Amino acid sequence: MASVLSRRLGKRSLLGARVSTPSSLADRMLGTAQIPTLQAELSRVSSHLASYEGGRCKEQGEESSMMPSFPNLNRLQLHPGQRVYVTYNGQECAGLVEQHHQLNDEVQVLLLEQGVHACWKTEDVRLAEMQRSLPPTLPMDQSPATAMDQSPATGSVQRSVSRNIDVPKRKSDAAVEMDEMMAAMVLTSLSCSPVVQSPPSRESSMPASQAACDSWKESGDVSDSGSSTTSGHWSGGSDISTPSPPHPEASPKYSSEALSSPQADDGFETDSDPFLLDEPAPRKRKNSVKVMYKCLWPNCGKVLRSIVGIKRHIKSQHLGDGTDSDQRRREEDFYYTEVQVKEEAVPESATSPTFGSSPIVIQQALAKPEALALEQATLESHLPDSALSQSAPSSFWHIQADHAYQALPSIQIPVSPHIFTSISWAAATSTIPSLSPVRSRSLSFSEHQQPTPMLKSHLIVASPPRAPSGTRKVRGEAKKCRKVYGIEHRDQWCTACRWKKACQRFLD
DNA sequence: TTTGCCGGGGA
DNA sequence: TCCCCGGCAAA
Repeated sequence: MASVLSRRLGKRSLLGARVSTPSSLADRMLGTAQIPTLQAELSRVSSHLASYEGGRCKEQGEESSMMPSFPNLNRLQLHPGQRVYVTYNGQECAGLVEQHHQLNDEVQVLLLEQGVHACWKTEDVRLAEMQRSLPPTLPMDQSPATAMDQSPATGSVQRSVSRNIDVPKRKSDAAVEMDEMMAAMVLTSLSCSPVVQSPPSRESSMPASQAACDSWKESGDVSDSGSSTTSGHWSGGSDISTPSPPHPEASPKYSSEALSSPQADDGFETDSDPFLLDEPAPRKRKNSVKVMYKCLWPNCGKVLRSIVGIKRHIKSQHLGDGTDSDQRRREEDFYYTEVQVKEEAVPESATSPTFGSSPIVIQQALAKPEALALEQATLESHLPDSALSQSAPSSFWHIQADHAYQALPSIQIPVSPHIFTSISWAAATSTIPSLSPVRSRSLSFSEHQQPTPMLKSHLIVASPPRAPSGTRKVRGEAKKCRKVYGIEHRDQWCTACRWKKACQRFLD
């Protein structure tokens, strides 16, 4: 029952995440908020959103069934020279219609102030005339809005406001909002502190990133992704358009490349976020993946190609070389993260003319609401995770030393620092009490100094691995010797497995 | 039913 | 200390 419930809740929240998206979008649409009683019917919303993801046409079709006026508004024919408003760089800008492609539902607009030509989705373009004329003349238009705002009086007010100020404002499910705010807050706080990272040289990052597809908590390096994403993108420019000031609430989405690129320094190459972006990310693109190293220092976000480079950068820019060099040297490891960059992804969008507000991109991003939920999840889990991985190597060796069972230091083990740490984190979250002493040892490595208070607290939560007695350790997801080698090759099992003890080769 | 492994016990 | 295994709990 509980699981069902949680599942349901999860679903719900997911839906919620979606809800906010289109509703905010809807806010910005021409006809604005034509979605009737959004909140009332989540299921309906979900279907609506599903179709939204699929494409606008569908959405309209569906909408039209319940709100006949919507398509009409949406299909307004814009004439060249017509004055419209669009969101550019997060700001409402006036522009002139250059061309209206009704086929792809796009409007080419010349921004007067910026002198920029760009394309917007029709929905994202507001007619100048309409803006003025709508409030008085379109009661129809207001009703849905009021439905959303739940207050007729404020509804109309906000309606007009939202029409003029195009900041994607989400008003929808309160819970969702809270979720997102939470996520945003966490992210922001994260972004203000150097997020820890595991030694980049560990190549486990690769498998980990792949594993991210399966489950974030299982992959060692997801942590990296998490941290990098969070710190990088959110701090770098969480807002769709404004590159610099992090404005967590402004946008739950990030068009990462776009954002961070303006902020990039010389060394900056790309900033698409590998792991997180990979999965839930709005834009998942070509696969040529490149490993970069991103500075996690607050408000830095510099990305370099080489470890050496990033270390040098951190040392020189943030830590300052000098005294305590030994300590520094170690410290610098904590201030960068390994980032897998999908090439092409960045240039493509970054160079796009619509880069600024890039409505299209946003839509795509929004169309993947899981990203939000996932983000939150990853966030929560990754923080400590990354913190863990940071000290993974040392703890790892502890383990080796500790292990009475571990007769053969198998080849896989050296790879495991990441896996180990991350996984143990997962274990920690789910079954803290059941951690074995060995594991607890690995978790308790709080020798790292700087992680955010937040990280620390997470760590603390995670680390009390006490109470090894009592509950059983939850079975891990990892393959065990038995599975890997089969019962017929029992001699190849790790000693612990042979002795029916907790497997030490495939830690989980 | 299978699998992972705790707890206990024998050598 | 090494090794084995009964038996429990999760999958």
